[in-house]
Amino acid sequence: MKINKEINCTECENQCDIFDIIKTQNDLLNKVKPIHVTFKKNDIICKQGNTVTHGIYIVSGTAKLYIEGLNNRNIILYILKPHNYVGLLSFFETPRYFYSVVALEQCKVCMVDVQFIKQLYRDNHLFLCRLNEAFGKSVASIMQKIITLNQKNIRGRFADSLLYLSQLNKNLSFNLILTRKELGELCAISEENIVRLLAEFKNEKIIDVQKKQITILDETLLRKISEVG
Amino acid sequence: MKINKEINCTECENQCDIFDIIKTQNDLLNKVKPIHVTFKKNDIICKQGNTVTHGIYIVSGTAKLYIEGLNNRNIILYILKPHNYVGLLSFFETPRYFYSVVALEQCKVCMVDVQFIKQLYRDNHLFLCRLNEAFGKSVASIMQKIITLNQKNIRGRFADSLLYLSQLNKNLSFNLILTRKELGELCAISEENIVRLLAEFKNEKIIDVQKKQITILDETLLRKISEVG
DNA sequence: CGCGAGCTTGACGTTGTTCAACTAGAGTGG
DNA sequence: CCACTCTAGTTGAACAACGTCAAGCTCGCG
Repeated sequence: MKINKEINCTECENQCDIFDIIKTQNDLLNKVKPIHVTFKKNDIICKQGNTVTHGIYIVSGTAKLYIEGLNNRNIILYILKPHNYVGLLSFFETPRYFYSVVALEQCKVCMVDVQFIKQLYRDNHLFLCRLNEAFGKSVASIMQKIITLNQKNIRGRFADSLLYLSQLNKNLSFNLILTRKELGELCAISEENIVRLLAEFKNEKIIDVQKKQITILDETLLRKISEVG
Repeated sequence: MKINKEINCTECENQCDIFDIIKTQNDLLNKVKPIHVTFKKNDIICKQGNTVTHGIYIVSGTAKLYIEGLNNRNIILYILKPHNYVGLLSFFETPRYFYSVVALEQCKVCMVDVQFIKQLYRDNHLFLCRLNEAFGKSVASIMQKIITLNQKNIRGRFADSLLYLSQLNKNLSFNLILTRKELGELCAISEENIVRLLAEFKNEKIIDVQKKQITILDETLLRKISEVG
């Protein structure tokens, strides 16, 4: 369920780093040919194992990036919001995605042919620097994730994810787009225990939960729980 | 406990990718100024949190690359052998190491000033490609590690590590440089359970264990255990 | 109105960690 | 040459943490 549309970068509602770099060069501007594609909730934006054909940039909406594990159990690595690159980790010579991305709500993404991206990072130092910077951050956060998932107990992991979501929404109160099951996949906890933890933290007045609306009441305590693990 | 020595690439016993790239350009060859440094067993080659000052390449010996977790519990991500870059994951604008590297046996490494490396990837497309390729592989293997550590039981994780070590040594029989504790850090298992698993697998005739010498007797079964998780 | 997905709760069992005690071997100094 | 100590390895028992199973609930949507 997609709607494709060719677009002109100069008219784009959400101009990205790439435009920022190529805007002064007419030859590049003419070569980009980006496409805007709209995905509905639960649509697959890219699938683990498929070849990387485009650089993908989130223009609007929210998506989950996850790796498919054993027995249909997934691990969500990040929630993607506008200004995030999807293809980032796979730009570099790895021909296939090693993760999947699925829309959590209606998403508009911008797709640029990977050959163009490659030419850009071949020729353009600034682009390369930006990409590398983002890449480095990604890897650092994955490393952190390994520690978190492995060495913290469920309360610590759960606290981590709440803080992550709060930071993502830039607000202590936020609407949880994820289902309980998906929230579980974000912190590697079973769905049932997520439910129990939500109730537990609510009881302890650390958070408030009204259906999908979550409010962090005691951020300090939450950080402490996350650290102690 | 280090011995530093300036070296000339053309005389190096273990010429690396970088030399491969710069050997035809005299201006670069004159600018490299690599240093060979020898580390003894248990010496710290680089420390999590320190700023990245050099590109580091393993010339001889073996080292462990690990992230320092909570309560002094570490997770070993890779065992490094000659031809591996140490600094790889931190080249890209991340100013600090987010992992540590420690020698498992006497190690000789080649250190090149990070400014030279940066200049090289700024100017040299081939170098960039090689680096990115290696980078991509690293990330893919870390992703795999997340799945493994999170979704496999200890028998599966243990089998994984045995296969990894066998592949690393290019032999079904190999001398385990790691202590039981370190082997535990490689697959996120407690030292005690490592001991039990070694005995268990030996009993089941999957492997043979003589002190530090480990021999895989039934590779097929080991792979099955690793897959089933 | 009924169905199904998402959510909730309690009981139960497994897995793997932790603790404590013990052994073997290597290195040290009197 | 023998006590010593220190590290690495080993073993058993107890326990805690989580996941799993089963059952029931709720709410939105066709």
